[in-house]
Amino acid sequence: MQKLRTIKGTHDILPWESHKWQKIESVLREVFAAYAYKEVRTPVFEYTALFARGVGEFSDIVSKEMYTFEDKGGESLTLRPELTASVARSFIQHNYQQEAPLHKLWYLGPLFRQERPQAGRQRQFHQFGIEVIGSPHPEADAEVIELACRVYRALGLRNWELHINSIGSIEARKNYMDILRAALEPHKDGLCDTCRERFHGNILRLFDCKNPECGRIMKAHAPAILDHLSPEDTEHFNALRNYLDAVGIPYVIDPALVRGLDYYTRTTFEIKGTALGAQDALCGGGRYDLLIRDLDGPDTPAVGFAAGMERLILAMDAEGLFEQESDGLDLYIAPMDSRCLEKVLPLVTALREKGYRVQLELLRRSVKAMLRDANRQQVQWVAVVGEQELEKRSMNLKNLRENDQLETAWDEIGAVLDRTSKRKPI
RNA sequence: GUGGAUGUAGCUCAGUUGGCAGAGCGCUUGGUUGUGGCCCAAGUGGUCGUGGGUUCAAGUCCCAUCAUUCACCCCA
Repeated sequence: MQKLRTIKGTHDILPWESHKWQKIESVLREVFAAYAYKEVRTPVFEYTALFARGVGEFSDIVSKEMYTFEDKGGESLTLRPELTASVARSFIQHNYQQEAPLHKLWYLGPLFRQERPQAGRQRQFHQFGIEVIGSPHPEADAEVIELACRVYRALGLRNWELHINSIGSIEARKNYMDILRAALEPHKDGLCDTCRERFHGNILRLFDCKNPECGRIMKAHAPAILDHLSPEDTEHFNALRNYLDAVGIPYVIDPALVRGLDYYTRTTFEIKGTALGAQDALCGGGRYDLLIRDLDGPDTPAVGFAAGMERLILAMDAEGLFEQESDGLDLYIAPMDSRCLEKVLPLVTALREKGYRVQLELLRRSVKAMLRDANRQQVQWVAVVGEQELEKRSMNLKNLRENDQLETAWDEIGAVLDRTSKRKPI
């Protein structure tokens, strides 16, 4: 270690940026509460096997992006690269299904993946998300999607669009992959190298390729997965669409939206930020009816989404949605010297106890400097405290926003501050 | 893991054919013996990412290295 600095791909949330996180978090809590979701918090590290089994051993995340290490007992542990597996583990471990037939959960926390950083992608990043565990019905999918959209609307974000698709049940998907392979076989030579490699593995990934030639071939010759679903899958998808239509959520049906982690079944969806760079997925999710069973839990259907905090902040910054928020300080006490400070200290403490936000000068600066500082901090009221004020047990409360001043007895101060304060007693 | 771009003051950036390190903003102080903003003035602040090399002389040219960043891969 030469210079002390953050690890590649990690960032400090600086004191003058943290308000952005707090604003988003408070809106999230309100939205989740309105939809009756409960928060779940799980540890940031888990046994490696959880992710290997839950996410899929051959997925990129597990095979090359995890922070895995051995503890002193020789156990292989991993910093969580995603949260759905952890929530599923918690569900199984604590037998949630014994408590109630349906659980609606939300989470927010840091995740870790060892990738090359770029715009909208860090090695430590944060996701919030929800999981509805227990319902196989399309109304659960609809609620999850509608809730995701609600979050972005509630935050005032405009430049995004919802993409939905269905990749069907396991059987329908296997069937479709054979059909796709057969349809593309004659055009195989025109595909790029990676696509030719994937041809015999997960052929669905060919939809993701950004090579223009591959895109042309897929568009011309690949049959749509929606045409090859089982009748039950189709019914589920149509019901979802009806629900979305009923609540006025516009969406794009995107047959190429086949990605995601190994555990998805039927519904997949994504919310794309239309003003972002290459990393434009604000939110991704879908149904995962098999995950909990695959982790040796009870056969339990589930649907959810995960959304990136950092990308959301990028998108909101691009739309100028973070106003310069003041700290809402009620009063700035500017003592003329240390003796005056000592004498007003009990008053300051008493006001803070009642919940007023009071800034007290700690640098022994000049009156002019203190006033300047108070102005910079957008404090509502400021009081210079010298010998006169101590003798009369009153102070001139100067309203920095209205530019007037009124003499106030010490025990009247609260009443004046109440005109503008948003205090809550502590 | 692959490819491109960029590293100069706290921030955003100038810096000419190689010739004494700059601006704006910010911050501090002063212009008022106890009163902010606007204005004016002064001040603070840089091992020029790091290590080698070429040269009388390197922020500038060469090599290496580290970091940041954008894109690929993949994903939130």
